[in-house]
Amino acid sequence: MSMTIKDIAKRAGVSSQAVSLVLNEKAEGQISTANKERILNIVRATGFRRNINASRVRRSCCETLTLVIDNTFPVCEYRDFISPGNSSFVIQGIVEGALELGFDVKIVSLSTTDGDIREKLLSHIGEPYSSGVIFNGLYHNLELYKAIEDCGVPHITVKTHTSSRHPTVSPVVIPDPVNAITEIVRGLIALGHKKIGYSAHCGIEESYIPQRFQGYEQEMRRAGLYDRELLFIVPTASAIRKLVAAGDLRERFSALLCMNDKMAWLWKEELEYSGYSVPGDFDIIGYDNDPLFPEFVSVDLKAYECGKTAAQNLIQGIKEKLTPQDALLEAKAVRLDKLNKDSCKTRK
Amino acid sequence: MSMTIKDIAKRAGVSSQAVSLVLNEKAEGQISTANKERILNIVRATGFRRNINASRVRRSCCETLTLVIDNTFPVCEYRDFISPGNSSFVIQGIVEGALELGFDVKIVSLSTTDGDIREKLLSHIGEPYSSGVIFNGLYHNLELYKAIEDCGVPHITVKTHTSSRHPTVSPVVIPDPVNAITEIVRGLIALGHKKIGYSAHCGIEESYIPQRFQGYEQEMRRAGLYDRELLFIVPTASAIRKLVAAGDLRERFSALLCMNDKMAWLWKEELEYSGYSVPGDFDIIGYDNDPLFPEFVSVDLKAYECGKTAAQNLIQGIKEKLTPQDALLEAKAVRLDKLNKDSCKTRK
DNA sequence: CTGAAAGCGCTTACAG
DNA sequence: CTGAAAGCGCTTACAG
Repeated sequence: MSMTIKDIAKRAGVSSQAVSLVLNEKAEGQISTANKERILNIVRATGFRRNINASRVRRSCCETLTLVIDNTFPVCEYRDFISPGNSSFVIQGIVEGALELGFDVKIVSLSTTDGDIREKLLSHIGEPYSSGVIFNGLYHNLELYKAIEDCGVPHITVKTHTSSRHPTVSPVVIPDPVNAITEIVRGLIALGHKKIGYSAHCGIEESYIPQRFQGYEQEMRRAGLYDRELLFIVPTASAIRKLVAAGDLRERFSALLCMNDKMAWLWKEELEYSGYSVPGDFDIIGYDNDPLFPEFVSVDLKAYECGKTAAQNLIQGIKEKLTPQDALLEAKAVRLDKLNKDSCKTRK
Repeated sequence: MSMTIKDIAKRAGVSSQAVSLVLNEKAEGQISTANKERILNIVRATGFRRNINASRVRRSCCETLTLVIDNTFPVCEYRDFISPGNSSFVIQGIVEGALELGFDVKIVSLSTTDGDIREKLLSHIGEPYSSGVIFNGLYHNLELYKAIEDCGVPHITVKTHTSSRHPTVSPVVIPDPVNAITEIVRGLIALGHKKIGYSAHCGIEESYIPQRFQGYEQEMRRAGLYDRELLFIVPTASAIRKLVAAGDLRERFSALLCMNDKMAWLWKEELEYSGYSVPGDFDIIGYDNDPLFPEFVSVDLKAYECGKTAAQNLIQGIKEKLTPQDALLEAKAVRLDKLNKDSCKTRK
């Protein structure tokens, strides 16, 4: 029913081996240019695609990654600040990175901590079912993570941030936001800001996300501007509301780095509701470069690139039979041109 | 390197054909029980898994679905009400439905409307690359959808809601929330509520999501309680705030059906901030059964089941060489026991 | 009930 | 530069 390389060969008047060589770009010095052209023309005209499964069987490989999607929902005490945001870009990067290297990406999802599912998953891991595993997430289902690690199957994890509440895993691909945040803080200081606040959903000590804070703290200390009074712990949207309602905010800060864009948005809404202008009275800085909130100076975590790098490093590891390499990808400050001169001028 | 059925056969002292028959559960009346047991024991002991690619090549099939993930981000004027919610459950259902029938699920993602990507995607669709396509979403990238439809590849779409702003596609799997909403409205009426409001992010005429409103309107009309004054159009969180700040809410409604759980949450927050109690003064009803907001009476859209049914119907269509069947899955009212007697009593 | 043979579509030495 | 042969791991008639 489906076409095969034999059909192509017949039409081109060559052997099927010639077609195979041409399709695999191994024709160099083996097939005459005339034959090669003829074959390629027929392939193009018919839209022929070789049977990839047969090719993989013959080459004794499976060229397939398994993407483990963790549905285990974390307890979300900070649900006001969650956004679907750019989470799908990691997957996109993984898929495109794999595709470029001839690998497919299969999905396995994990909802329960069900023993059956663990079994089912493990049975789909390792050759000839899959050559390696990508974990996308923090990773919540640690028991399963360990089980796969113990299998000895090559694997890699992609995260968009470290978390002090989740274990450090390796190999891992993760963005490094420190330089981006440093750049933003320097920009604010250069504009004359002195009271640059930091807003997070929980205390920095127990924070999920210590990385985001690092660049801020370093740079503020360097400038002699660091002050614990500048930390605003807001576990919920209504905590922001209470702070704003309490008044005297203009004495407390003129710029504010937020844990993410969604939090920046809630601050902005609240401040504007109370009659402040943003920007104007305050510079509100986001984090994540969330497509839903494109109005803020923010930090792009390179989710797509992280996914792509993870796929590439994993595949390289599979090919060289080595542990895949870790990668730290530099995050990027975005929309720095929106830093506002007015928001600290009003205070002079 | 990897084990094959020949290795198993050798150990069991039988031919490789016998192993194949046993593994495919076609041993009935062909292999002696003794041999079958011996083979199965060795398979279990070694954890052997047959090479699925080889099996598929021999059987001339590919048993692989392609899941198209649409990253095309819609313009989100209603971003205050977006939640990552239960979006991943559809994928989980697809994967598990496919797995049970021996199919794998590959991912292809689509970020751009890039011509190259269209080409790349199309080249990965259709035997021998994939037997069918599942679209998950509304579907935003219509041009691509059409291209795949034109290919003649079997396909199916899963949505968790209809949308008057997006075209109707077929075949499709989609939940039907009308009965669930009817049940909730009846429950509220039975408790004595008369002013049952409906809150949406835009007017019902132009609504994205007409289905959610249907059951409400029908049942309210039936009870002679329908009134346009009971419709609250709140495009943003701050619109809710203004309504609550305007006061007199207890005269306007005693229960409120919201477009989704996130919106219910914002109403609750706002009402409580203004000194009302929820429940108590108001019954606030959600929609989506969003795991982030488990406190509301809500409508479970059966996302997992929708995904699973889509995979099953698509695979059935592939096997029978027919267009996959549409499916309408009944959504379910959840936590009805939380409907509150007090919220309308206070008004008597 | 069992084994030997043919074949799925492809790739890779190897002889001409 | 080209073709015939062997083989990846599996499945499926077919003869005993």
